[in-house]
Amino acid sequence: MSVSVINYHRVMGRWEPNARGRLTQAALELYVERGFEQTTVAEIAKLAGLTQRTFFRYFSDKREVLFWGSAQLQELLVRTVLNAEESAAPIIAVASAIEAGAELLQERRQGALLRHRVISANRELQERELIKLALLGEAITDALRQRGVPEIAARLSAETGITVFKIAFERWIVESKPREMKAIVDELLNELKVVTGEI
Amino acid sequence: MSVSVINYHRVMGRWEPNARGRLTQAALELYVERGFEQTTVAEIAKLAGLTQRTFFRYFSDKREVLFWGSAQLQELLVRTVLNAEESAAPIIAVASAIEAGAELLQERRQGALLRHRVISANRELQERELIKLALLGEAITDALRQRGVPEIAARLSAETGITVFKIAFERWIVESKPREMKAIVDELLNELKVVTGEI
DNA sequence: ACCATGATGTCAGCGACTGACATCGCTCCG
DNA sequence: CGGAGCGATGTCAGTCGCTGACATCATGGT
Repeated sequence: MSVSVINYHRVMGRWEPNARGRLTQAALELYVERGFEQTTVAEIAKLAGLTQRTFFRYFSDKREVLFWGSAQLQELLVRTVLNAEESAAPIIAVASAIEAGAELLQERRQGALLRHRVISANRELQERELIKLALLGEAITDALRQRGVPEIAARLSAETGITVFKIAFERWIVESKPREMKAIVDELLNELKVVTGEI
Repeated sequence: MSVSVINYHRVMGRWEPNARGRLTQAALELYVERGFEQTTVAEIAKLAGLTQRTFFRYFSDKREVLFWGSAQLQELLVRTVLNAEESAAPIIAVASAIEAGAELLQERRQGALLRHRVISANRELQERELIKLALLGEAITDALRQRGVPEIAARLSAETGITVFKIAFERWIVESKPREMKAIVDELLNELKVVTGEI
């Protein structure tokens, strides 16, 4: 039984700072310890020194607390696509974005691991993860369109990129002695070229 | 205001046949008329001449009633992959499966259209759709492995195929004068080859 | 000191979902 | 033919996610 990093509920007044951060950390702790389903929102809020009602003011639902970072990831990928060399083919722009995302996750391996463990133990959370990835795909499609890429190519490049990102992440998490995630991405891209070459 | 095709609740005894079918039809009707969120499970059950409790005996949750057919689709795609020519490259086996799936949907355009309209109006339903597609991808990956395809190629081929299937379906639904869905699939596969050729 | 404002708390309520137990109709066995 | 067994359905009570309405508390400016 791990000792809680936070223990605010005894000492905190109503206006302690960083309510969102406390809620996030409390939720992650409880989800890891007991699992997502076995944790109630009231418990999370109590551990963070707040009430259930306040939890729902910060997060639209019980799952969303685990996905707050995805906006940042999306912002990074979109920016990287937009900043790619003008001459770069769509799939190349997307590849560079994926690699940038891989680096971001690499810096937070510990958190990413915990988060992934929680998510992969629960179906509802997997659903949420998938829709976040789908939204990421739409955002990248938009970015490619802004680069003048035609609709179909944009959509296919973006969605294919998301697929590679997802598979790379899973393999990276699972590897006992982890390579750089970028290496995995490159391996997958090469294999993708081979596979689709058969069409 | 459309007239309900079903109106069992006045006349039906406890053991009328096809409870699952009645629930499915009642749910689709109400979801179309009022939207998913504005429909309660109790209302669905009542329209089908049953109780809420019975609804949850047939469907694990309120969303699942719209996804009962996905098992059949999955069965078809997996079978098609397994039956593909032994010499066919993985992506080719997957392509033939997608085209078989396209034909299946084609036969049910009306229902598919209704269903898609309901799903695209609601985020929770989109989440469920995405996880069903992900499971479909896993099933196809398995089928490819059984054909002796190495892990990475199997996964990439399957997931890429799912992407193509998803995009093809969306375009097919949206087109005012619909082509054969197979034609759309072929167009996307060609474009995919071009796009990934740049890697 | 006072007041506007934003963050938080309190309370009541709906609806999804579940477990436990009762009831109904059918089938089959004696 | 009657009752036992059984599967499908109903009933009831309860938990939890989530929301709207309103009260309350600190803080900054006047």
